[in-house]
Amino acid sequence: MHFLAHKNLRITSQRQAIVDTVFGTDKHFTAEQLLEWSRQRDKSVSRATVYRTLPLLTESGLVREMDFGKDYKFYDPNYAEHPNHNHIICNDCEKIVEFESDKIEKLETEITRQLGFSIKTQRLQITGSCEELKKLGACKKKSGC
Amino acid sequence: MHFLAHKNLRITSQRQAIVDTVFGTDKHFTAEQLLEWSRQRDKSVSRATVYRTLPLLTESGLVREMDFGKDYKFYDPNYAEHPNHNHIICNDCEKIVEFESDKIEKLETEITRQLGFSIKTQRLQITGSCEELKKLGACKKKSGC
DNA sequence: ATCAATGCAAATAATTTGCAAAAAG
DNA sequence: CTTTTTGCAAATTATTTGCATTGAT
Repeated sequence: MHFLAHKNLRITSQRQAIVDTVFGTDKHFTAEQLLEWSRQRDKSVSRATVYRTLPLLTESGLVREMDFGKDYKFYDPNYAEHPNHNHIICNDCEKIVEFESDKIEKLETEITRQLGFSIKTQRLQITGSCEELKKLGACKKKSGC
Repeated sequence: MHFLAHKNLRITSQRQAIVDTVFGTDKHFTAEQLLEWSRQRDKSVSRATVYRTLPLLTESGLVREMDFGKDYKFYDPNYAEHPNHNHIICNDCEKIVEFESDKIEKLETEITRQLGFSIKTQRLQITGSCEELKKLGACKKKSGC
């Protein structure tokens, strides 16, 4: 069943274009990028609708909102399949690498329980230098994701 | 030596009030709270000076900027002594508990190296339910920090 | 005296919102 | 037809910035 129908929401062409865009990429994206990409599918998508649709996706757990300290947010379409994955971000080129670790997960769960909490979500972000930055002192390309 | 002098910056009364405030608390705070508290020491502190001083403190590693997904940032004055500590935040009352884990740190370093990076900073945030929320289904007090 | 630092108020920029028009069901 | 959703443009809000003045050295 369509996740919009599941929430008793109408399947409009704009929402469909946005959802298709999200499911059609494995890159992290910003609201602005999502607008641009969605408009390639449907010119009528507006910025407001993108901003109104994004919370629907995050509430449903299909997309994860992420904050890397920039003044805009990033969204991770790879969340539903890997809800506990972590991120390493290069300080210079901003390349993002994902990884998962059962060992870290277990430690998190254990420590959280010891402190009287039960765990709902976790986010681990590591920043550092990618190989290029380490070797050359700077990265050539400023990649997004 | 005063950390401001170390950066060849002038020690003004406003900066002094802000720095004293930061070193006088162990609570997480927002820019707005820092303004309010600093003004209790020196009425002449302005919002602009708070916003201009905060980066000086974070650059020096005395304070850590944190993002808990709100639309304003939090700052952690407890950073210099515990640069790798992590946070658990209650989903309801927003109570924040800090913890450290050598084991997690080691795993992070190892995995990061395997991926070709060298680690600079890490931040681990866990959200979940505190004991009160688990038992009562809701927390009485909405605490900040 | 010199130049950095201040407060104020205006600017910025991502995100949100009110509303009349358009589209889904 | 009724109700939701849309685009637009205006509003919001944390943070930043220009500038004339003040204060540290």
